[in-house]
Amino acid sequence: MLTNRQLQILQAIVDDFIMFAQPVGSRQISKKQEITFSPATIRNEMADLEELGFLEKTHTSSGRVPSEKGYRFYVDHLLNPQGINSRDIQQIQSIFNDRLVEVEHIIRKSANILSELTSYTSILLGPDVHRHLVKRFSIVPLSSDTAVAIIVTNNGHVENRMFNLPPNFTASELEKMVNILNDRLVGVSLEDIHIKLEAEVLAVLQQHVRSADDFVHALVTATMHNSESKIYYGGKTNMFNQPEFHDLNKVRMILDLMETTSQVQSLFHPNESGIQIRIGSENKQLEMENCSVITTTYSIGEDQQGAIAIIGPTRMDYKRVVALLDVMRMDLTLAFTKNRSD
Amino acid sequence: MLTNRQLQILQAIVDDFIMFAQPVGSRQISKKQEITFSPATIRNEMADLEELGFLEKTHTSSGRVPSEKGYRFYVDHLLNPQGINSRDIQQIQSIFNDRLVEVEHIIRKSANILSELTSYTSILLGPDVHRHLVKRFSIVPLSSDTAVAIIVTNNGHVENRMFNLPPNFTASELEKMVNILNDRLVGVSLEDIHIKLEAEVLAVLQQHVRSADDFVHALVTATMHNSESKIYYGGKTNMFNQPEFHDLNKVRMILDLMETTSQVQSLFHPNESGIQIRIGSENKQLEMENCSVITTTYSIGEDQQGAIAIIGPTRMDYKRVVALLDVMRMDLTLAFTKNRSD
DNA sequence: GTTAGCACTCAATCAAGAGGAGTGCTAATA
DNA sequence: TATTAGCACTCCTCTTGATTGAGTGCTAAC
Repeated sequence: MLTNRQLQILQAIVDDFIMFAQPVGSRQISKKQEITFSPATIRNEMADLEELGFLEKTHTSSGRVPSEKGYRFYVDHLLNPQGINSRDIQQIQSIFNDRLVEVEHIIRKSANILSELTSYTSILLGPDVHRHLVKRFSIVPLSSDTAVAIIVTNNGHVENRMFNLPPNFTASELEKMVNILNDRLVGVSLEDIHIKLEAEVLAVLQQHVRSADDFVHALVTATMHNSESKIYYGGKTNMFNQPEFHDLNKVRMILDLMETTSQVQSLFHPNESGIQIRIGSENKQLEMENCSVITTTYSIGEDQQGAIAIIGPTRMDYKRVVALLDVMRMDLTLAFTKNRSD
Repeated sequence: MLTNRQLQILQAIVDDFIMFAQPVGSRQISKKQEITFSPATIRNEMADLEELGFLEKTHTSSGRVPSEKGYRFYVDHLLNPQGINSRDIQQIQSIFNDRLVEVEHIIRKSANILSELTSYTSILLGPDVHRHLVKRFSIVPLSSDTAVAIIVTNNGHVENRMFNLPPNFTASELEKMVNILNDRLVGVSLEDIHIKLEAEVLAVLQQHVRSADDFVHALVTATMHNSESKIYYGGKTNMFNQPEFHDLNKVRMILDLMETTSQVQSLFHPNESGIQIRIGSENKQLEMENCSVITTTYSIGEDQQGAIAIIGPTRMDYKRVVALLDVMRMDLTLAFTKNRSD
């Protein structure tokens, strides 16, 4: 168990390092207002804290730097939540100023503002389309041999896909098909659509229209392929500002990771609630060993969920980011649930 | 006018520098097979070429480097077109292997393969949605007070937008509205829709339904906002490989530029035909002073157009990129025009 | 007209030395 | 006994100067 003085010193060191990105020396700490003891005392305590694994040295005679364990302790025990100033709040509120209800628009704007306010990179996951339910199914013929299939979900999301019509397909055949599909698919979730299609609908369709399997196949691949939640980025190049990323290779690895949907998805932990913080190697991705990722989720309507992530160096301003994310998740949840009566 | 020998030497220098990214010395050149004269002779010629502005020195006793004027001369006069090898052709063909007709999918894949084959960054512009014509207009109510408006175009593109319904809006009112809109809007191009809406449709709608102006307004902003062609990227971080971009600031400026739609759009010159090459400061963007941009266009259907850009250092392998783009534009044009009978 | 030879320039690399920030330890102090 | 002043020591960083090597320009010979 750490003494009070050790806590104070650890906090001062982490705070200082977060601010200036330079190894922190005993003299530097002793000059702070809240610190009343001499550099020598501080050096003794620092040696102890290092032995306990909370601090590290970059070389024998350098100042101290927080270790991952140090950051972890800091966020777990020393992170007294802090309000954010009214200018920031105002800026967040500005997202909702124009009365547009368009989900996509709001999320995009949120991503930008979050990256601006934090000066880190933000990633927002849109609603999880998987679980939307089919509201209406329709087909619009474009020419004699092509048409567009359109699925509207209960949340107003629209999926569409072009496909080829069999030769000489008549308008009445088309109508029949649309009717069958609406009868069977309305109320089914997008993630279940392909099951339903293959298990039930295919057989029925085959009795009434030609080349039903081609069509069903096209529809199945369309809905299966396109079912991940959309990803929005803000401040992709913000990390260039951080001194720890003055190394081209690191930046490149992270930027490449962000181009890979599956990698980005795995940054999130949708099942945990509240705000999660992963520090350095606590992230599964090797590319992220110098980064911390702070994530949280927000609600869209009754049963949908989106997620937010902020990516920064391990020397991230945890206090501020956590506070901002907290405001953001609340505001987004509020905005997306009030005007909706599905 | 340059002598034959000067041409030969200029070409050798540019080729060598493109390959090795190092200032080229007279000895280096003299060792090439096609060069038969001594280093001293080459030095004399190089001094002349420098005086003419085709070459530059990085310092008094360094080898020579092509100037922008040198590159320009090279691409204009020394770029004997070169075939590309069959492995490359095969890889390009692989884009069209799966029989998917989905335009978006093909373009996305093309962007990736182009960046792989060139090891530069590729940008592809999708079809210009502006000029699509409305094929069908429909509205799907989601709840008592929200609905989705959907526009399908003659090319199978789908635009959609959520909007609020006035209280107690009846199904018959909705039907009437959809009918009016279909009567008036089918055949109108997306870029003209807002004119038509405000000039004609609004008045008619006002006679039949409540709060028509709200609705029309929502529709106008929706179609005006969303009307740029979609942009696809390949190999965004490829430039990290180039020694001239080992400078964080340069990379950052270019990456930032690529996040700004308007900036990206202005890289293209859709009115010129064939293949355009902009070298260094020939680009209007300040961020691009170390880059060359090679662009071309391809056709989608009868009247649609897409565009391709490759961004690399001024020391770009012009020969190869030009050859690849030529194949690409032809293949894309072919793929997008054969199976379509709009 | 071409080329060999030579003096010259300049970037890049390396070693040595000075300066400075910071530590750990010891002895003095409260 | 806990704290602190003092001092020797470590190691990074910056500067300086010397060395090396690639490459040039010029001149004189071929």
